[in-house]
Amino acid sequence: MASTTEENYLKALYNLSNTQGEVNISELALSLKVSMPTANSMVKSLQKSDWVIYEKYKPVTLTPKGQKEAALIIRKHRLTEMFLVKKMGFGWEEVHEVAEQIEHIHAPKFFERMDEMLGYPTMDPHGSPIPDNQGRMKEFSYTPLSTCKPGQTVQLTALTNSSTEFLEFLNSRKLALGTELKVLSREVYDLSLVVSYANHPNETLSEKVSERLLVRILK
Amino acid sequence: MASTTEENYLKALYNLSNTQGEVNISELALSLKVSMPTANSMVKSLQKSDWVIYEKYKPVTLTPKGQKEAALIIRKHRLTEMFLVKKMGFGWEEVHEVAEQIEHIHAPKFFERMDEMLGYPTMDPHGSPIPDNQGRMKEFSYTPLSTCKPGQTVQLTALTNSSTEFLEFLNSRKLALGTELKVLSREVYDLSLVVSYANHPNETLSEKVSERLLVRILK
DNA sequence: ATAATAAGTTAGATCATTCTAACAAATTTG
DNA sequence: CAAATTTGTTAGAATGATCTAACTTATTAT
Ligand SMILES: [Mn+2]
Ligand SMILES: [Mn+2]
Ligand SMILES: [Mn+2]
Ligand SMILES: [Mn+2]
Repeated sequence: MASTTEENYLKALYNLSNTQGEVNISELALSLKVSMPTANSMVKSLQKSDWVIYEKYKPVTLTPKGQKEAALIIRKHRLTEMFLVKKMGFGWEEVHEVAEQIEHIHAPKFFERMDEMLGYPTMDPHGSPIPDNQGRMKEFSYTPLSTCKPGQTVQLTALTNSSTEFLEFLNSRKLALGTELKVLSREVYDLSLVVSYANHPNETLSEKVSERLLVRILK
Repeated sequence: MASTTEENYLKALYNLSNTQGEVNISELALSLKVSMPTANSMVKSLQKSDWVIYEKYKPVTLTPKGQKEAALIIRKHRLTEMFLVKKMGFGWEEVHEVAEQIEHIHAPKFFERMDEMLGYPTMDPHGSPIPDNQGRMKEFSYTPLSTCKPGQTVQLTALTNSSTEFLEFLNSRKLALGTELKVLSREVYDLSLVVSYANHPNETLSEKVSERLLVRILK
């Protein structure tokens, strides 16, 4: 059974995997805030347990076993976040750190009950998909708001960043998942967007913000 | 901040403390299923952080700081058990192992919300008191059923053992906290008790069982 | 009060996880 | 392409948590 540390490595590898499923040691080390030798030695030990494929000086790849394990931890993380928001009254900006801990609890029934109580959700509070209990994750192709054109109407469906600071910024502007926005104009100089929604007829969103907002185009 | 391992030692020390607040190394080692040298070295390190008072060849004593820390972990454990039973549909025989893990989660709000949602309970599902958020625990003096006399009517209020096997035994006999029992007779040979309650007009309980059942005497 | 037994300690080792310093390979750049 | 830079590896050490074997102190029984 993977230790908490190993589970965090598997999750990082899953999230960092590119289209070829490859992750460089330096990215891994950066993402987990450990030194490169630490990441390097951990990767070697993950290989011994068949979680990853690895050759010296080559990028790391999760094995199917490693992918499934990672997806199931992410499942626990996202179910937990949803449970905290929907059943325990947490704000979406308060759940990540707790979920980071609870994802390591070994208690299948605990997460099955969350899933049932939530009515088998497919998304977490930040719009990220929840893998099923076999570790299969639906891929969604949402559009970053930053690429939308003036005149389009879109619905906010997910985020590419879920840091507390960003979520608190969205709270302050009353932007939530499901909010319908109309793109009014784009500023050529800094690529900021002017949008309108609900009681906000005229909000300016910087490029940094708009590229982190994923939307579904309504018209 | 105490590690998970340290927290488990503090909890064990709290639960093993005798009237003088003393615990022998051998008891501690037995209770945590570690070797005596392991317990010995851990006690030395707990002392360095001021959780315990310890001198070579003397029993260990928790400091006030250590007592409070232990009680607050026990609080998290018992709130969790109550939450699992009352809010998530777990049986009282299924919660201990999960709580053993969740008690180590660092997230004050998570436990505060449990407490609120449960209406500030004072007992866990096995009748043990839940320490308050300052780490103060109410002491209760319940009577073991084994010391009750024929003719007495009592109410089951707590257990001195909460192992899954014992709880499943109680389930099989439909014995739950709150059940009112009448003591019919005591067998002198093996000290078993014959009792009646609800739809069970004639149940025999061994001494091993009756000494683990704590009751409040009704008349 | 010895001798036997139980309890407790020390020494030395292992395993997991992490680090820094030094070195080597691979990639990028002029 | 050769030099500079970045990326990755090895070596060696530290810390926390655990163990067994050997020894010491304390308690119990004769
Ligand atoms: Mn998260
Ligand atoms: Mn985590
Ligand atoms: Mn318990
Ligand atoms: Mn525990």
